Amino acid sequence: MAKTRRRGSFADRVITIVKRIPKGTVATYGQVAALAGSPRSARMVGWVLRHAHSSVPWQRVINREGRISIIHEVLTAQTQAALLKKENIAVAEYDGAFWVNLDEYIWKPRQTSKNIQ
DNA sequence: ATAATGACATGTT
DNA sequence: TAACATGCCATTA
Repeated sequence: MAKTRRRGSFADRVITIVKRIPKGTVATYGQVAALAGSPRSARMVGWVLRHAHSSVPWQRVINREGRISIIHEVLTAQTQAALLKKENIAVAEYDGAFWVNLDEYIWKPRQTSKNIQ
């Protein structure tokens, strides 16, 4: 079971980073991947979160379009949307999917005055 | 060992 | 909040 987890691996770093995402903000898979040291490994972030322990605030991680990309029978996108709303994050439904305004809620790990991008 | 798949990102068209 | 191709890397068949 837990054999996929290796100490000090990319997966463990992802977990650590996701736990650092402040309540009321969201982060993208690519952002987490970059902080974990592999900017192009966003897919691994998704894989790790799917298998992550329930104490990890996985609901704060969404894709770069601001859309909830979860496909899961129990933990649906609708479930995630409800969790985000509880954190005072606005979630809109459009075209059968749930969307978050990234410009508004994106997590900025560095609080410098520089503009990102 | 090879190929296909996946809770994605980025660049090109 | 376009559509498609390519990169990334662990898991599965």
